[in-house]
Amino acid sequence: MFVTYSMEAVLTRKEQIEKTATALFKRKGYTATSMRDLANALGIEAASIYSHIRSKEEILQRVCFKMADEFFDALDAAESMAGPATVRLQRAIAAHVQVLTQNTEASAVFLHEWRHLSEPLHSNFLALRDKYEARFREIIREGIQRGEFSVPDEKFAVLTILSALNWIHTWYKPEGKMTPTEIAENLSEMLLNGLRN
Amino acid sequence: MFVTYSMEAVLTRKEQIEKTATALFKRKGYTATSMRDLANALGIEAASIYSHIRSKEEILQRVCFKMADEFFDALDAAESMAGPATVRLQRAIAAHVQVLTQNTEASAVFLHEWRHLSEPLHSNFLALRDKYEARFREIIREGIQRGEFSVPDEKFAVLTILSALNWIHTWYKPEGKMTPTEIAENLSEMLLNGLRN
DNA sequence: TAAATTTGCTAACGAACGTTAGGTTGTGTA
DNA sequence: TACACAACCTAACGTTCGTTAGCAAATTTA
Repeated sequence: MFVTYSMEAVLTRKEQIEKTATALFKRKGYTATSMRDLANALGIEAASIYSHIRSKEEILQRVCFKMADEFFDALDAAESMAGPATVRLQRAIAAHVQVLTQNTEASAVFLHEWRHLSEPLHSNFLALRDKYEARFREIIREGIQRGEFSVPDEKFAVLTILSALNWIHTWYKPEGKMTPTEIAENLSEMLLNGLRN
Repeated sequence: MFVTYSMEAVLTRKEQIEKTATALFKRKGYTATSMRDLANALGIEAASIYSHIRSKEEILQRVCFKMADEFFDALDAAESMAGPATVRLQRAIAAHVQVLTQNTEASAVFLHEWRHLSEPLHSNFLALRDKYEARFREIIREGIQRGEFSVPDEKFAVLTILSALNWIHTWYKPEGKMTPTEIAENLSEMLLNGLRN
């Protein structure tokens, strides 16, 4: 059914639609992207999209929850090895950065467009996000207990760390001078040891 | 014309509209907020709003550029005194946090909704933002030259610092346990000296 | 008291929106 | 060769959108 001789991954039509939609959602936002915009980017009519998806929100839902899965999977892998909190935090940061840089468009949707999900998806999503942040809080808490870290409030620390990381998708380009690994290392260095010489 | 016995600032009708709109823009986004939503929040009809403003975009424009002014004014005041880069960065961070916490709703609009401005406002806004970031880059550059800071890339450092700060508007509440000053101090401490004990 | 201004209303406009119904075409499978 | 199905079409639906026109009432100013 699918025959290709290029190196590119073979996408089903539905995946193509999702990918194109994700790019538009990042550039213009979910609400400001019309189905006619999406159709135009795909080179077809708006009505034709409904042969492949049920609704506009279905696209948003799939992108948001797929990315949530990716962040959790990466974090699971990062936390699979034991070690001091400092190292675990470095690994968690590196995992987060890897997912962010691997797909900046889906990341942007994941970070900013989820709020247009209707209930109960909206609540489900927020619950997942909180679970994810809790994993980071747990690392920070352990680091404080073991005397590795010195922060006034672990929730505050986690929000600051994640917000420092979550800006990457706005400027990262694969052809840039820093690789995702280098970005993660620099961020870990800044967040753990600070700017100070 | 305006007589009031309360402590609240007296707002013109236009300012009331802007304030209400700003709250909605933060909660639902500019595009997802209709003029009828705004009218409903004000207790009037949508058409009545046009006695006070020219268009929906005028509101967005005013909020975005007013906040830009506030950020620049605060940074001007913070940089009016000389000193080592470390201290100047601390002051600049404190100024930025003050503006963010003083008006979290307008800050959210400033940070996220500006992209819905049409040309040439869109370009003007981006130019202002870049000018603002350049002021921070200058501080970092000096800090590196004087040996106060040790970072691989000043642009990278500034983006990381600002993105760490710009998340505040999502969780800050005036009745919370940290004052804006304490938040600024904790953030300066984290960014300058890191998490490490 | 008269004039000007502010603030709001109802009714309606044309455009854009997400989506559905029903039909056509081409392609891989039985 | 017949059939199923994926992919896309045209046409249209009911709704919502930002905005305008024209008017009425209240309030402030002269």
